[in-house]
Amino acid sequence: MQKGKRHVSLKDLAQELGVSISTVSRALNNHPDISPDITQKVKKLAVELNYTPNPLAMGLLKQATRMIGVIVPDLVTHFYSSIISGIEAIAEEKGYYILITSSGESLQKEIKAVENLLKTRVEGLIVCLSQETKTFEHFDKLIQNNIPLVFFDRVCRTNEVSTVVVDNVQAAQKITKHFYDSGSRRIAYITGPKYLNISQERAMGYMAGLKKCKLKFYPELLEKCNLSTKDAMKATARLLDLPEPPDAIFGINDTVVFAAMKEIKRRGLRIPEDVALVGFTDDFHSTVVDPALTSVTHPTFEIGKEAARLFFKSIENQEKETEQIVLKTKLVVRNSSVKRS
Amino acid sequence: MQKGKRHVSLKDLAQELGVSISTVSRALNNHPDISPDITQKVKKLAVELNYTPNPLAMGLLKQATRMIGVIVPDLVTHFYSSIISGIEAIAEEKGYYILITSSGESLQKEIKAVENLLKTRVEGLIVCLSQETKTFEHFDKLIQNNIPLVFFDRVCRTNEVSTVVVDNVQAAQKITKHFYDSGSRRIAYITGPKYLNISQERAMGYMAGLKKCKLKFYPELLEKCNLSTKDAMKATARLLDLPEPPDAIFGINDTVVFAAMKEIKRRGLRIPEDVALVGFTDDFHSTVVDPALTSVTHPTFEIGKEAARLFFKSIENQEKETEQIVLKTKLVVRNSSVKRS
DNA sequence: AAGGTTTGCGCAAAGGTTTGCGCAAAGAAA
DNA sequence: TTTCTTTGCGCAAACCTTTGCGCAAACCTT
Repeated sequence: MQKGKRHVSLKDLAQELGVSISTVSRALNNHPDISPDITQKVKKLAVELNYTPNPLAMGLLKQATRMIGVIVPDLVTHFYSSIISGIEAIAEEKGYYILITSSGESLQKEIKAVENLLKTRVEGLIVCLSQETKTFEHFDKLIQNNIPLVFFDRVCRTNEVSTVVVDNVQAAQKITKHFYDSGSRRIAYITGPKYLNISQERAMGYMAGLKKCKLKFYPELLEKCNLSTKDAMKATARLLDLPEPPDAIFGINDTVVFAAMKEIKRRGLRIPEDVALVGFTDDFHSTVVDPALTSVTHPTFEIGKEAARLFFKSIENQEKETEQIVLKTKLVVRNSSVKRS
Repeated sequence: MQKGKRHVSLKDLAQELGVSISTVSRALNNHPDISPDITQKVKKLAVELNYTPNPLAMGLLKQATRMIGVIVPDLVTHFYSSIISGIEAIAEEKGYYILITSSGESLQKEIKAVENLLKTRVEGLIVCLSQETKTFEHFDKLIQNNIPLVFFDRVCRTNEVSTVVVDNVQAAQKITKHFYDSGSRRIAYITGPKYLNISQERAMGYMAGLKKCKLKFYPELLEKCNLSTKDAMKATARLLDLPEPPDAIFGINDTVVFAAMKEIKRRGLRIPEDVALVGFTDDFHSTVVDPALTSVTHPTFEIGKEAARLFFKSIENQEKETEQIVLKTKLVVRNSSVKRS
């Protein structure tokens, strides 16, 4: 072994033991052709010299890098970072590494991210679409070449690609019914970009919930925004400026709901007495605000874990079989939604 | 090119053009030995066939993987995820990829993370220590082998390793003085594990601030907790149970401050009239709570960027020179700290 | 025309690991 | 003793890219 060399190679072990490189390799891999005596000596020396195989060499030969590319709309939102935690947990169990890239909610950046990650020879991708993503050709290369691909939360091509989502229809329906049961009668929903699966499904759940409670659907109570705090505050303002403003609002994600909360408070309105509020928000952030937010929580860690499991299923199972996993959300009632009767 | 092969190689280009592999390589790298005619043909075909060089082969040959290992105490805290964003931004500019691992605030997991990342042949590490980390031998291999290593926020070995931190002394001193100027007289500080540099430095700043305001230091007003919500609530309870409770509290990080806020509210005390509050918290989370939190914000994105810049400096500059970057924090006064006079 | 220089390529080695195949030695069977 | 089978290794090729060196052809100079 050369002085100053950072890593021990098979060659170093072979030279020290006076055997060939292939013998060392076979011994470390418990090959039956190698005697127990040589095997034991090789393994002992490998431990002493702290040998670790070079993944670059193995990846080059076997065309398998043990790396997964993960693309999320942004890195700083708790929702995504806790999903990544779940992905990482399963990847680590399988001896894989994840390469994380953020699309910054931009289609162009997402396209670039896909390209760059393929360049690194990741074995596949786990992706949540950006809010701008309406076209999906950038995933064609993966689909055509049978490169493992899994979408989570915001998904597309569900007939060709495995996905993990929550039951958005049911969640929005539950919220709407909870509002009704808690005394609200003019229920508004602030949705996101209309081509996102989650926007559509939550709108469907909202309307199903209205129907179930025998409430009429008013189009002006279904507002849209682009998932930024600023735009969400504007959407809330439009709702509160209506001749007959809503007495309950739920929003598509936590950024939107916190923005709505700010606008409601800014106007001196009381939550929930004047306007009840529910959000899709994690437990920590729901309890940090005042009043504590009634929220629908995603099992984010589970989403990440299931996405990773689907990924490994795709690797271990060369068939083009796809699977759609739908996880349940949970409505946790706190202080923001129940009006005093 | 073989059917079903996912990536085009130099060999494929060479065969199609009837030249050698080395000619293709040289043409793509604008080598003067290759004629402009051949160079143009090679480049054109490379674009047509979407050739991308195999980073595994290059990494194997040049012993440079273009990958940086990043270890953070956890992935879901906004502080870390936004620092990672800054690291990623600079890495991307340099054509590098980051491999992120979380230590889960555990020394054992941190040790494992260092090992695992070195196994992948990352070119170096950018690390924030876990709260359990009191011993640093697991970084010796990097230091001895001149493998690039940068610490941020929670740091150690500052004579041997480059670091990026904020001016913790000055920040805590500023908070203490701000409390005094805003009407508070019994100022408490909830610190973290005492061997962390940030715990020590913020305690020093707290005491320097007391001295500056001619306030006496009371040991019972310097509480300690272990950075979990539960423990922080207990620490707050101990402070509020004192015969003479504090009329102002600041905490080591946002988890601690949010927990303190919860405990204060739980007791029906008013913020800031009964107990003023200041935290080390980002802008978004400070404005989401009620009352909006006076906070010291870290320039997290900048921390990430500077850490990455130090990393690349270490790569480009083989000297064992280290550098300590100290960034300024900013005290943003909102509604949680100023008592009515 | 002969000798020297420049140009423009191809061969082969290097990095590290895995694995098919061949070979020699040892052991077993006829 | 001879032949067959098994054991336990080493050689070399494969994966992909880069780069030193050599060689042949073309061009320039004497």
